[in-house]
Amino acid sequence: MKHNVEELLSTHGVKPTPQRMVIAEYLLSTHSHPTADDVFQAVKGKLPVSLSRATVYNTLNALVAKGVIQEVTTEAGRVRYDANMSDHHHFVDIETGNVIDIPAGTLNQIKLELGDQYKIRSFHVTIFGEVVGGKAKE
Amino acid sequence: MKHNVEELLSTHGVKPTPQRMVIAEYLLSTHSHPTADDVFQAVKGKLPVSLSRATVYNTLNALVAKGVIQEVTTEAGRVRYDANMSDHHHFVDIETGNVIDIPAGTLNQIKLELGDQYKIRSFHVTIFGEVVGGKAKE
DNA sequence: TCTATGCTTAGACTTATTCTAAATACAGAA
DNA sequence: TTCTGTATTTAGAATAAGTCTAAGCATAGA
Repeated sequence: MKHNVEELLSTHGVKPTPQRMVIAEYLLSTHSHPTADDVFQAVKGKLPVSLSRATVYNTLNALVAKGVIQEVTTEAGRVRYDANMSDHHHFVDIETGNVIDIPAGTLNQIKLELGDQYKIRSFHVTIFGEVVGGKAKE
Repeated sequence: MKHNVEELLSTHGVKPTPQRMVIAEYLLSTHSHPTADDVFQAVKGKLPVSLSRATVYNTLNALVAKGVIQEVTTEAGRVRYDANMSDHHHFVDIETGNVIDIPAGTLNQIKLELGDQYKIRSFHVTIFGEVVGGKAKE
């Protein structure tokens, strides 16, 4: 399906400029959990004008702040971005480093109980392992 | 209890130099999940000689590689260190940023089943929320 | 004591990200 | 349509975290 990126941005309070559109389009088109530089490289040729890294960072930060995308951290110190905002967790292939989305419902049982002292707002499971046999779709 | 840091390092194949000892001692003494710079600041006065940041990074990397400590990521892009190597997860206080260890046994049910395609090596749960009432011991 | 190896140091370097100042785009008022 | 203010984008400078380098030390074993 084709995403209506312009509307997606507008409804989240982000003015849809050409730069923001191509960045958001790219993020929606991939499951590869790109870094900021990956985004810059993928997108820089797609505009009639030159694209500044500052714009990429500004846009990514704005999209995160408005809840259009989220940050994902799998390796220490590297920030990746994910336009999949459904309830899900991440599986990291320890051989390739690929990051695969795991729908929350797929994890049989996750019940977190910590007593009254802790009010849980959200949680995230990062799973490390290997993908066996036929390549898991990325 | 007093840790025998020298022995801890030796048994993990890390030669216990004075620099490595004070760094490991500091990590074992705190539950604050310090960053590399936190470690540098905390430790730099404790030696008769000056301490280089390079030594702090070298030491932290060596301790991680040898399994004496582990890296923890809670905020995107920040690496923290944790000398608690028991099976546990992390609770991030979204108001203060404090990171609290949660023993694995405390989380009632965590059963991850992903089918044959994924071989799970390990997993980690990061919980975000607020600590209510009496301060949780840090 | 000599020597080889490994450790530490200061500072240079790299990489990721943010900041700055100037130019541009554009919506709404006149 | 023109004016004007605000937001956006740009290039490059600045900052921050971490790594690399070359030289000097420390030390274990011959």
